[in-house]
Amino acid sequence: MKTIMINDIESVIDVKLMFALMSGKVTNAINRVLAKELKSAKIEISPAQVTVLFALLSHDGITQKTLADLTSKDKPSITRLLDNMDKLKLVERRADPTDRRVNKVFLTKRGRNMEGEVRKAAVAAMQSAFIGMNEKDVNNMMKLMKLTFENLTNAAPENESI
Amino acid sequence: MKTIMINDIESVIDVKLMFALMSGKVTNAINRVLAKELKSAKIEISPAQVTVLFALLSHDGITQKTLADLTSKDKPSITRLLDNMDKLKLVERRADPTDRRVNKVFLTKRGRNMEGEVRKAAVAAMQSAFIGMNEKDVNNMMKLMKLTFENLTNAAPENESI
DNA sequence: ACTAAAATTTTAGCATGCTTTATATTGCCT
DNA sequence: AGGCAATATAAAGCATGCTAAAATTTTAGT
Repeated sequence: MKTIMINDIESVIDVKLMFALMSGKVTNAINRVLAKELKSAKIEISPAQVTVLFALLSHDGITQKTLADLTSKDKPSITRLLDNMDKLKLVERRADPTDRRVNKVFLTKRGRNMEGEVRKAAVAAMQSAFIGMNEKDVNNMMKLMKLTFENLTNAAPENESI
Repeated sequence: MKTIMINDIESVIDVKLMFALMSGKVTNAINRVLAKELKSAKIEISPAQVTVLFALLSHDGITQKTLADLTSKDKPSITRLLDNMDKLKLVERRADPTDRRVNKVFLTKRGRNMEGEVRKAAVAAMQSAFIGMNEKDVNNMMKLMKLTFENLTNAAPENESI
């Protein structure tokens, strides 16, 4: 049996690159597992749409631009995500009466009611993710990831967070 | 000025979900910054292709299946990535004489020669990423990310790593 | 040796992340 | 007021990650 250690790749690259590659692998793994979990629970929502759902749960009625900043996605992605979520009757766009350029985005009742089952599926998907770590490890990793994100976005001023 | 703290979202969700969302944000940020860095250095290669390049630098001649496992991508993505990298003359596929189902993938000289400048661009892209952390923090985060990845992939046996 | 199952790659089709460009609206500046 | 830059959204087009299904080849079981 061929046995190639994933670590073999790392011999060629330094920690900064290693982290960049690993971050992508973790994200892809999460998306795969979450998509599978949602599908098997018959919940019609994609991982990308889940990020929008959770942003709106705490910020209902924000503009698409603000939603893009909050989720760290670009505006065209938000436009299409909302198109798809609109078709699924999860969100609706309402024109801002004071500024006609702007759409305000609201969850529908159906969207809001989805929170519980989506959260359950997501927690199930991540159930095994932290095996072998204690709570302090997980919180520490979260804190460092957040700092990494802020460092990367602050270094690119045109994509500033709000 | 409107000021919305990114942390506001977190009030609604638990650490598992928070991590899933944050991982996606970090990965997107890395891809954005890296793509920009490569473009400004006039290096014609995408972030996804960089992962293939580094895998092949340490494992030249592996099959597409092995490459998919190493990079944690699926086989159709590898097929298309290699199509594009072939057009750019970065890789070539050679038929395996002992198993005609299989392609072995090799870097071209041009691909191999790209290592230095790609590595430089990637390090530049990640330059600011770890500001405010010491080496121990970074190594610790890497170790935890690796463990997270392994936990997630081992939980889904059909996507096993090799 | 034959047939069925498994493995490898490809193709087709969808959603998403990106850039660039277009459109509409607002706000500023004189 | 007029004109111009800035802002918000959308549209078009490319690359990539996914699933499902097809095509080819190999392996296994009898």
